[in-house]
Amino acid sequence: MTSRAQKKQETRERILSIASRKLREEGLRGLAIGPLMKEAGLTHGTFYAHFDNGEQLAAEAMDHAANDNMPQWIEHQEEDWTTRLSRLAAGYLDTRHRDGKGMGCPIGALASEASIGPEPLRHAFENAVTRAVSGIAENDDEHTDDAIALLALCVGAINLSRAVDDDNLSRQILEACQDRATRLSEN
Amino acid sequence: MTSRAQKKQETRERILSIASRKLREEGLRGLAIGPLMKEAGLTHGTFYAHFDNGEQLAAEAMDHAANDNMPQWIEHQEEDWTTRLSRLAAGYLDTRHRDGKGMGCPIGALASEASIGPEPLRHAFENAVTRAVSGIAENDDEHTDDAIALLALCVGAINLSRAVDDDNLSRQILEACQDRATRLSEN
DNA sequence: ACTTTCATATGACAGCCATCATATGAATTG
DNA sequence: CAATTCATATGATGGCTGTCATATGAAAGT
Repeated sequence: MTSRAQKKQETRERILSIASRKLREEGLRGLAIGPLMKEAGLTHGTFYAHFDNGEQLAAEAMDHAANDNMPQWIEHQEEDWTTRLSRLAAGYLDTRHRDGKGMGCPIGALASEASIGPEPLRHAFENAVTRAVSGIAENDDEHTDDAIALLALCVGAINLSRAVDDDNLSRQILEACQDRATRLSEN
Repeated sequence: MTSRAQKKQETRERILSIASRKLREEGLRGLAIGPLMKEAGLTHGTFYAHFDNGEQLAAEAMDHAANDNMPQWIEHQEEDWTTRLSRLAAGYLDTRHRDGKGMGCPIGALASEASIGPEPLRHAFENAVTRAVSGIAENDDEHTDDAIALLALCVGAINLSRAVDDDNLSRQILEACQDRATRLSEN
């Protein structure tokens, strides 16, 4: 690999890294090419040396965010199923995650924008959802529906907690949903 | 009331009605003033005879959507609490609601956009959330946290089901979450 | 050293958007 | 019927955006 090709690869990676943060922080509006490239220290026209267009960027930024963020949640641990549900909810429904949107879960960040976004983004989003579900359930069919419900509860809760200005209400949302995560599984 | 004032009032109402549908169908992007006014049969400049600016429109459209949509969910019925949870989830997590976004719940429609939207919209959204919670719980403090969790579960699930192209997965999401709604309440 | 390649820069274009100053013409008022 | 009000229309301004054609200059290859 020549150093020029390496440099281009690194630049592309830098763009994607910034894009994946902006996508999570500001939604699809955050992927405007001018400001994005400026933040990467490049001029806007250069964008098209790295990506076909803005839609492709959105899809790749979604993938990048999912790869960056998901492993931390779904790591395997020795624990029974309800403990796992509870542990996952506690990590996700936390004020650090609520406030660190740019480094957080992209499924939560794009919950309502995904379905109205361009097709490549929708595809990447669906991919992330299926990976999250099977990661939570650890590919156990008996746990799949519980995993789906946990994901839905967490995604709904983190968004409500972010949208609300009243900090007491915001914390109450996180805590109420965290408490109820274990109940999703029938004992 | 003169007929001119009446006509203006009606026009304003017509704009708001269209805006509240577009907001739910297309998110904040759907509130672009040109296309909106065209759909109302008016020219774009006329907008400013009715609203101060686009941000005010967003907030009023959110209110309009909430007033239009919420009463149907939270109506009082003779039923015990778990039955109520189950009934509400069944109505919300339905393919008709999934596919009828423009007439659906604005909290779901704007879940991830609300927190990055302009302040007046955020305020209207928070208002809708608190009204929804107390409407579900029927102002019973003992039920408030369950109501919050139900709302979060429903909002998360409807968004996941809308974002996913695979119809089987989409239905599985709705059904899994509907099944688990009653479990949110401790028995 | 000389040529070629190519990562990035420059600058232009067209489209869309929010906002506003001003115009028009019909309904209301006296 | 004349004067005025005002709901809506027109048209302009300026900013932001995506995309692309072209330029530049340094590294790579010979």
